[in-house]
Amino acid sequence: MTTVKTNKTPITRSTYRHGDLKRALLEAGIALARDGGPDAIVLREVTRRVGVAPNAAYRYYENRQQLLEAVRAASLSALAVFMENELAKLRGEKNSADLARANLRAVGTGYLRFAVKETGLFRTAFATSDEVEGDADPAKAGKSGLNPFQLLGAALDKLVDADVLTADRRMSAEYFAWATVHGLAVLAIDGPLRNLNQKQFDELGQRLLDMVEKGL
Amino acid sequence: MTTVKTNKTPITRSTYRHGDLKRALLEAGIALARDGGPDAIVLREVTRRVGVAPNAAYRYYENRQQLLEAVRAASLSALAVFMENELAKLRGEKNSADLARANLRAVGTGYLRFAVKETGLFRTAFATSDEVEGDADPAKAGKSGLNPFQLLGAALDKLVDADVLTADRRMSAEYFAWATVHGLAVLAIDGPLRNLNQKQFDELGQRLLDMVEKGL
DNA sequence: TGTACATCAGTGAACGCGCGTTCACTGATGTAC
DNA sequence: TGTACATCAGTGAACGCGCGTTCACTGATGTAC
Repeated sequence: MTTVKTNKTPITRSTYRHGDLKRALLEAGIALARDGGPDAIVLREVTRRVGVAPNAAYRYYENRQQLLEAVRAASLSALAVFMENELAKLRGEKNSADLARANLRAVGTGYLRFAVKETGLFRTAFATSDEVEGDADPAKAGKSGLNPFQLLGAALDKLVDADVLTADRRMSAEYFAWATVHGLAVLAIDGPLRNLNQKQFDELGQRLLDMVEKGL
Repeated sequence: MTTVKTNKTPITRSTYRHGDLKRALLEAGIALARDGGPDAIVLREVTRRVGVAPNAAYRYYENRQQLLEAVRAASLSALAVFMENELAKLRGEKNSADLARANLRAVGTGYLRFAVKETGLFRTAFATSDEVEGDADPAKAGKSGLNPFQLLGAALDKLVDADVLTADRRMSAEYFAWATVHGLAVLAIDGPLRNLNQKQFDELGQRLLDMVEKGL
């Protein structure tokens, strides 16, 4: 969107070499995904936006799938950043139990915010079913170096440290918390909750997070 | 799948007229959706399976989209039936509060079962974002005449009648319960929970339903 | 400082694919007489 | 009971589309001498 002209008049280069085509292709892919989700990442459209021949992409990505994976990694990273931003807001000096709880809540809030504000990227991030749990790929991580799943894990670890969560419940807590928040996100995007306004959505989100806290 | 041959040798008719082409097209569409989700509903493949020219479908459906809607309605109906099946199992003579709780749990269990056993139809049911809340279309309903959302609503109404749920919490309870269960379903289908076995999944599902019960 | 040349980033043209959809049609069927 | 005929279910051929991908290439660039 940012540096991109219309379809009719693609970007014109003054130089024969592009300079940073790989990054430009990735960014065009991200822009497309942002607007239309994973299916909108169309090789020919990506190259069109960058102002390059369709087959030029093949010097940097083996095929469409590989570009899609790169965009997906970027989407996960963006999600991690949303979470980190919420975490960064926590600066009140609370006791460790409250802080740990606030941590988990921040992670969940970041997740929901991302789903609503970056719907296309959210859908892209969960388009393919790749293991992200133990994935150390920095392309999927935020500024902290942790990916979204790891950020959730870290928040839960803090709950255990603060004796809010027992160790034996810790195991399934990951999926437990995730499922709850993910469901709200998905229903809000294109399910029966799509007509909720921001305020209603936030309220419902916070109540759900309350429930998770108690449910753990 | 049932009455369908391979791609190479499509069904041959003895009669010129098919007899019940509209239904046959719908059923082929359902079979495709069952295996591959909404995107697998391809007009040409549907007609191929039925053994009819590609354009023959246009006598019964205006276009591909309309056939897809029909398959989606059938998917919702199938989901309703899964829920009803779980409800039908409830035959213990309990007090009204316990019964109401069991009702809600049955609806949730049916939802999860459907998502796991009929993944393609589940994805089709939620592919387009059509209001189903107040939809009286019988094609989307189960044997009871209620669609999935209405079955959930009825279960919640019973909780209110049995004084388990207060009237003011009733309003958002619908989305609350739905979001939770939907999240688990989606993550189990193609998210990080896709490797869970049936037993683990059931356990997690029941714990989530516990949480919903308490959370309400 | 100037020239020859190897490198390799991006090109141009073409491919086969399967799709949804439209057109004018054919010919089996059931009905009216 | 038999024939003429209107109906309309299904046909056959074709369309334009945009896609991902492959091929042999060109020509700007930076480097070695």
